[in-house]
Amino acid sequence: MHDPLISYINRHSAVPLTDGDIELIKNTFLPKRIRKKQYLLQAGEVCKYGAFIVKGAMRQYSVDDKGAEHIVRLSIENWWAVDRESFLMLTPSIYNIDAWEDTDALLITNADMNELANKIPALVEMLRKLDERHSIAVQKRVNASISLSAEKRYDDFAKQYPEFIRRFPQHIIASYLGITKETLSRIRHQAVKK
Amino acid sequence: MHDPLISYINRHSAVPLTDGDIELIKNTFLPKRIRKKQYLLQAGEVCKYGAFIVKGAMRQYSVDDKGAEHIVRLSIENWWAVDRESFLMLTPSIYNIDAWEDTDALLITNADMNELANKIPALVEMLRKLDERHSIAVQKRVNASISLSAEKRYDDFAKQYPEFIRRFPQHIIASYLGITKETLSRIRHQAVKK
DNA sequence: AAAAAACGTTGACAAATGTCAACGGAATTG
DNA sequence: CAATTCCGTTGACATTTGTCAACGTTTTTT
Repeated sequence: MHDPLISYINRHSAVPLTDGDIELIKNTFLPKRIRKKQYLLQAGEVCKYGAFIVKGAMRQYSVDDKGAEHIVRLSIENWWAVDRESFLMLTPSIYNIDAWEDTDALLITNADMNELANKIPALVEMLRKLDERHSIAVQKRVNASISLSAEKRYDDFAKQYPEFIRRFPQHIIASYLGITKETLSRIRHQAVKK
Repeated sequence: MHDPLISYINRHSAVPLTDGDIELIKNTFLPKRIRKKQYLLQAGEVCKYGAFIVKGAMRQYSVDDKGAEHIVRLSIENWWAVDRESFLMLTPSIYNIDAWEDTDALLITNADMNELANKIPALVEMLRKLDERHSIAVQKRVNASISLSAEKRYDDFAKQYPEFIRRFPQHIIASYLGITKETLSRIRHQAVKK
C-alpha cells in the first residue's frame, strides 16, 4: 500500500531512504479509502491532511455565489490532493476536495509531516522539489491564462496531461481551464476540422 | 544599502540574524543599479541572479508570436525580481525582466544563495516563507482567472495592491491582468458609474 | 520652452466565449 | 433489463472582451 509513496520519494530525491526511514513513513502515513463523491475537505474546514493518491482520482474546487463549481486542481495516482494554503497555515479553506472515483490515499497531518521532515533528509528534498515543480506549474498556468486563447490552453493541456483528458469528463476539464463545456466542445470540433 | 534586506529577513523569520550573518549577507549580495529600460534578464538567457529591490520598479514579461508583451510579474521595493524556474533549474528563460524605473537592487546567484542558506537559518526560514506566500499568491491568481470576470479581478487587485496601481501605468496593469488597456479603461469607467 | 513620447479614453465593429434549452447516446444504478 | 443519470453536442442568441483608429492630455526629453 505504501510502496508507491516509497518509490515516489526515491524518484524525487538524490538522498536514498534507509530502512528506518521507510519504517517511519509506513507508520506515519495513514491509509484511507475515499469513496466516489466523498469529501476529503469541505469549504470552511481547515485542511488537516495532505493526501498522496495511490489509486483513484480527486478534484479540488470552489463554489461561487451562483452555485457554479470552479475546478482548481485535479489529482490522480502519484499526485497529491491538498489545499496547500489551508494545510500550511491551518486556516479555513474556501475549497472542497472530493473523490471523482473511489480512491485509495495515504494521509498525513501538517505536524506529522514536519516531524518526519526533521528525521528524513530524503523527504525534505522530495518536498522541496515538489514545491518547486508545483510553483513552476502553477506559474505556467497563470502565464497561459493571460496570454493564450482557450483553444491553445486546451491543446497544451491535452499534450501535457493526456492522462487527465482520459480520466476526467470534458465538463470537468472545461471548468479546470476556466471555460464552459459548450465552448470546449466547440473548440474540440474546430480542432478536428483543421 | 543592505539595511532593507536585513529588515526584510528579520521580518520574515522567527530566527534572528546574528552580526556574523549580517556580515555574510552584506558580503554576498551585490548592489546594482539598473537603469530604466535596462534588462536584468533577456529571453533565452539563464536567470543568473535573484534581485531584491531596494528602490525602484521592475517587470517580467514574455513576448508572443505577434510581438505582444504579456506581463507576468511586477515588482517594487521589498519585492524580488527573478524568473524562479530559470534561477532554480538553470535553464534558459522565456522571459524578459527589465526596470520600469531606475532601480537599486541587491543581486545573488543560485550557488551563493544555497551557500548562504547552509550557514544562516534565518535565511532558510525567510526563503521558505517567501516560497509559501508566493505559491499561495500565484494559486489565488489562477483561481481568479478561471472564476472571475475581468472587472472583479481588477477590483480585487486594486484593493490588494494599491501601490502597484499607483506605480504602474494602466496598460501595464491591464497586461498583467490579461486584458487590453481599452477594456481596463471601460471597466474603470463603469465602476465609477456604479 | 518646444517637441516628442507616453498615456488613457472613446467609438465602431469583430471575435471569443457564455447562456439557455434541448436532444441523443453512453454509462450507471436498481 | 429497464430506468435513471451522466455526458457531449448543437443552435440561437447574449455578453464580454478584443481590435483598430483617432484624439486630447500629461509627462518626458531635448
